This record gives sequence, structure tokens and C-alpha cells, in this order.
Amino acid sequence: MELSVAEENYIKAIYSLSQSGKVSTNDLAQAMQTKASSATDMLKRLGEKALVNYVKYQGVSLSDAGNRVALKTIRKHRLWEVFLVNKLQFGWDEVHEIAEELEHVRSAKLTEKLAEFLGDPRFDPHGDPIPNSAGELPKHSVKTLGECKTGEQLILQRVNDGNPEFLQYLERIALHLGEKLKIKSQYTFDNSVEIERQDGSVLMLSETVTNNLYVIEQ
Amino acid sequence: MELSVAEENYIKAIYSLSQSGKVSTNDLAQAMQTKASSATDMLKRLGEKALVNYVKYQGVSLSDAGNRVALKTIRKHRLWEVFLVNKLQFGWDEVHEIAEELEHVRSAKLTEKLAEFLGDPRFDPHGDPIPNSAGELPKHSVKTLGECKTGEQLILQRVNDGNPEFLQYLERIALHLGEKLKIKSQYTFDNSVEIERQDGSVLMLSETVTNNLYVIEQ
DNA sequence: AATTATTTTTAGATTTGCCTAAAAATATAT
DNA sequence: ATATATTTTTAGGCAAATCTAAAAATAATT
Ligand SMILES: [Mn+2]
Ligand SMILES: [Mn+2]
Ligand SMILES: [Mn+2]
Ligand SMILES: [Mn+2]
Repeated sequence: MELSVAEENYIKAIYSLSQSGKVSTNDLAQAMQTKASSATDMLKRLGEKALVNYVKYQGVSLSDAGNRVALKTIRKHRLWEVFLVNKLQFGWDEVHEIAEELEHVRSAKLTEKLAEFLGDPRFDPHGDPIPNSAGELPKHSVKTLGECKTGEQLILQRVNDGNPEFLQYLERIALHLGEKLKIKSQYTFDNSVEIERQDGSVLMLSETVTNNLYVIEQ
Repeated sequence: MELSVAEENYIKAIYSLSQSGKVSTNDLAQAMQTKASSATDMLKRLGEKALVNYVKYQGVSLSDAGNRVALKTIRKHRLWEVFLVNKLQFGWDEVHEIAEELEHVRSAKLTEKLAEFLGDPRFDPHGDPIPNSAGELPKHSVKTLGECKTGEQLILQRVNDGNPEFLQYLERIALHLGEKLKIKSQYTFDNSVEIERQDGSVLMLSETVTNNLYVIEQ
């Protein structure tokens, strides 16, 4: 079953949106930067191919087959990001867009040889977990810094990789994966957070920032 | 100017066919494994984009812009082949098809970083020359073993990479790039050729084989 | 419960890339 | 030079993926 680039991208988007609840046509269209009518069209096609469970007006979810496609594509995406950063010396802010193209190269043998070449990494440069060849995801954080309480001691485990400027900002303030953080105070009027860093210095982070940083407890 | 995968593939085919004379719609359609009417359609579009010089019924040639696109795509194709063979340990018979997909990944920075990572190779695993970033091609052989005369002493410089079975055959008889060969005899009834190898052994090659081996004089 | 607002789907077009069948142009043979 | 064969283009259609505008279904308000 040969899937088009568009179909794979829709499936990835449905997978991603599913993590935070039921998926509506509107949300999907927004995620795909297209119109709701286009999303409806695609959902009908994916439904006929049994990649999604789609009932008119009732939203959509991935079938088992669709889930496998999503995980396979995500695996490829993240492996290529590791390649670009670790082998080609790209910055972590430059690789997402290129990986969006590379993830659609078909050869399964390529994926497995690439994984081996990279030493079977379990996480990509942004801390995102890489599904193994069986489609199993390593444990990873789903808790954002924004959801934590004052006083908590945390480790930065992953960051959202979609926005290059956000990644450049993290680079600028030298906030790297693995760093230990402690929440000093939280301001309810704008949901900004003050954190204490490993070196004792203090940093103010906006709500937008804390919502895109994922942490685990120290 | 964003080109589609189909457009890039047509341009590559026109480039390749141009090496051996004027390019007709029929030849192009055959090379693209499609119908003449489809080729005509595409030639009109490429003509409007000024990538080819196309006059109805008069055949086609690449414009300067088209030539640059062809060389850029060929550069990417051959660099990826080097990557697949040298870094991922693919066999030389497995890489052409995968490179046909990878060559369409857009990022120019990726191409240059990849070239650097590979040590700026000048030839791909099949001996095909890799255009540099300015689009200049290294000197390479255009003379096939089939065109040579009895008694000539030659070096195998490159082989056609399109047919995996042909490459597996060369592997089987351990005929590798760089090997020194001497033509012992030629048979006009079927254009087969007997060659003497470096180790003194003798090998019989069919016309199909000799037409796909490119040599330089020793 | 009825009205209003929002979401979702349908209807009808458009573009790219391909197809078949027919017409037109060019090349070859008598 | 005329007839025949071949090549090339045109005409008309189809599928994928998108769009806008309108209709239908669902959700939210009064
Ligand atoms: Mn990414
Ligand atoms: Mn990532
Ligand atoms: Mn090749
Ligand atoms: Mn090659």
C-alpha cells in the first residue's frame, strides 16, 4: 500500500492531535494549514483505505494500520534529525523542516541501516522519543514546565521542535536538555515562571516557553 | 522557483538523452516510462518556465537554467549514492533507486553539508562524476568497452547504474572499478569480447555488458 | 424549545500529471 | 510526387489535492 506524502502528513497530524483528546476536522485542518473542506476530503480517502476510523460529524481516530504508519513516519523523521545534527553538524533549529521531507523516503532498509549507523538512538535532538522498528516508543515526559508547582525540582527532557525561533531562543539562553531546574516562583497574572538553574542563576520564562518545555522529576 | 519531482525527473532525462544527440518526444517518453502525449504536456510546461527550448515537432534541449537544475539534481543523486554505500554499507546495486527519491530533497545546505561529510567525493560508487557545487563535472570516460579495438589496454572507470541485476553480475565476476583490462579478441557475429584480466585470467563479455562499461586508456 | 452561532460537509472549480483516441505534421517508400 | 508509415500534438477525461461558497448538522444561548 503506497501512501502519498499528503496522506502520511495527515496521519502524522492525527496521531499528534490524538495525544490531547478527540480530533475534530477543524483542528486537523488547522494543524495541516489548510481548509476544513480539504481535511474532510482526505478523511474520506483515509477512511476508505481503513487507515482512520471516520464517522461524519463525529471526529476521527487512527486505526491500527494508521497508527503503524504514524509511528513509522515519526521514527524516520526523528532518525533523520539525529543524522543531521550528529553527523552533518546542523543546528537543532534547522533540522525539523528538512526531516519533514526525508521522512517520506520509502525504503525500509534505509531506515534500519540509518538507525544502525546512528547507534540506534532512543531520542532525537529535541528529546523526542524514537519508536523502535517494532513501533514501540521509549518512555518520555508529557508534563510541561507550565504544569509544575513552585518548589519542584525538575530535569528538562524534551522541547517542541516545530518553531526554529523558539529553539534559537533556548540556545541563546543556553537552556539545554538534561539541565536541572527548580521552580522559584510562579506569577498567576501572566503564568510566567521564575526558575533557578544549576549554576545558581535565575531565569524568567513566559507561559509560551514553559508550555513547550517537557520535564521529569529530579 | 519550486520544481516538482516530476519536473526534475523530466529535466534529468532530457539532460541524459542530450549527451547522445537531439532529444525527441518519443525518446523522452520512453525514458520516462510514459506516453508521448504526457511528455508533450510536460514539455509545454517546462517551456513556459524557460527550463527548456521547445519548439513543436522540433525536439527539445535544456536552457541554461534547465542545465543547472539537471546538474544540481545529479549532484544530489550521486552524493546520496556515496553516502549509502560508504556510510550505510549498502551494495552498489541497491542505491540507485533510493537515490532517485533522496535527490529531490530541497535543502541546498543539506547538499553541501553532505558533500563535506563525505569528503567532497568526485565520483559516485559506479564511477559516475559528481558535479561540484558550481555545476562543473570532473573529467570522465564516455568510451564504452564495446567501442574499443583488439589489443587495447584499458582501465574500467565507470559502469551504468540503472540495472541492479547488471551490477550484481559484475559483482559475481568480481569486475571492479579501476581494474586493468586487455582486449584479447572480438567476435563480430554477436559483438562479444574476450578480455584478459589483471590476474591473467580470461573473461567473455556480451555486447550488452561491454556497452555498459566505460573505460579509459591505460 | 426556539433561535443563533459554530462546525462540518457538499458542490463545483482549479492545477498537476497522467491516460486513450483522433488529428496533424513529418519522414519514408514507391 | 504521391501514398504510406511514423511521430507528435491535440482533445477530452480521470484522480489527487487543494480552494471558495453554500448547505446541512451540531452546539450554544436566550
Ligand atoms: Mn521534527
Ligand atoms: Mn525533533
Ligand atoms: Mn544512480
Ligand atoms: Mn551512480
